[in-house]
Amino acid sequence: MAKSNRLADEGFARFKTYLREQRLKSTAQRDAIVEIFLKGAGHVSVEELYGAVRKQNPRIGYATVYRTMKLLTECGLADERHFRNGEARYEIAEKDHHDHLICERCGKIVEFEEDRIEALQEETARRLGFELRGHKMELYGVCLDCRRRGREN
Amino acid sequence: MAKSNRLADEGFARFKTYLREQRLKSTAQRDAIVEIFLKGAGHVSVEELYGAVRKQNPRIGYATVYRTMKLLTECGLADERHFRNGEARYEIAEKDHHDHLICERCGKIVEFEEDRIEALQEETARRLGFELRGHKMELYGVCLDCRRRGREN
DNA sequence: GCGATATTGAAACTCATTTTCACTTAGTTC
DNA sequence: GAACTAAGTGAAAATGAGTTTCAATATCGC
Ligand SMILES: [Mn+2]
Ligand SMILES: [Mn+2]
Ligand SMILES: [Zn+2]
Ligand SMILES: [Zn+2]
Repeated sequence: MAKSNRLADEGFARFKTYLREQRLKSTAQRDAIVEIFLKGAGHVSVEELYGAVRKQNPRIGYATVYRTMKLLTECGLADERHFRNGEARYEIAEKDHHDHLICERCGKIVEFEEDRIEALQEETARRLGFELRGHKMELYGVCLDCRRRGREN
Repeated sequence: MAKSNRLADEGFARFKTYLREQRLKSTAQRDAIVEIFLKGAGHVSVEELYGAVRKQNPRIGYATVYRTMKLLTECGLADERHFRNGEARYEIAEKDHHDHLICERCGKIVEFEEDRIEALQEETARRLGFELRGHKMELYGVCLDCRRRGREN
């Protein structure tokens, strides 16, 4: 009986609507996965999601989690990201566009928006004759906590 | 009997030196792969490299190409990149740092340097308490040729 | 040349993700 | 509410990039 929050509820409703529109079926599995995803902290991997979902319903299969996250991505509720490690990570697609700063030591992910960079990316693409459609920008470094921790050792 | 160029020759010599230093062996396979890589156009995949190498020596195995590219990367002669499609692509690591602008239609890859963006990335990381170690930035769009071609159709 | 050590190619294996398929369900129709 | 049917499910097999294993082969220092 997780406490419900407005964003998760809205997302859930949107998902249900999407299913109806596409004549797809509402199932207990999909509900469980989507609910857990929407209430979670973001940047979650399929494996993590699978682990969480299994606690509620241990019979759900890996393939269903993959299929459901694909659905969520298609309907615009989730964004799929790929950082430096192969597996996909998903976040709720509510927010404005943002990029990521990732700690190479502890894996912490910090989000940021920097309009001046976005503007320069536009300018750069135009200068080279391109019509810009999207970009991928990840900054990698060491966070304050990890630098402190390093010093103490 | 490919025409030799200075950069490729220098790279080749550096590779040979590296092998000697590490007490690794010089083999015909390594020579063939490295030579073809160094003379190539850059942003090459293992598959493409393998195809080219096979024309010279059809008995070379995939694993050897992978192993050799790993060696080249370790010794600082090649840079491994990962664009939007899974497989690794390699380029000669001679040049200054640069980022990439990629056409979503034809796959063309254009390199660019933009110090103003680099500076803002530094600034952003610092503002968030990080010591910046690296970044990944790729711009995706449609190139001039493809836009023209699109109009004609 | 000898011998220790590294390298090779083929095939087996990983890891994340997708596909297949027999079976079970949800949503509709009477 | 039973019957129908298209969609969904889980398990297992398949995929694709890349790595590892291993027996056979080649290189390098003497
Ligand atoms: Mn994010
Ligand atoms: Mn490049
Ligand atoms: Zn950290
Ligand atoms: Zn193009």
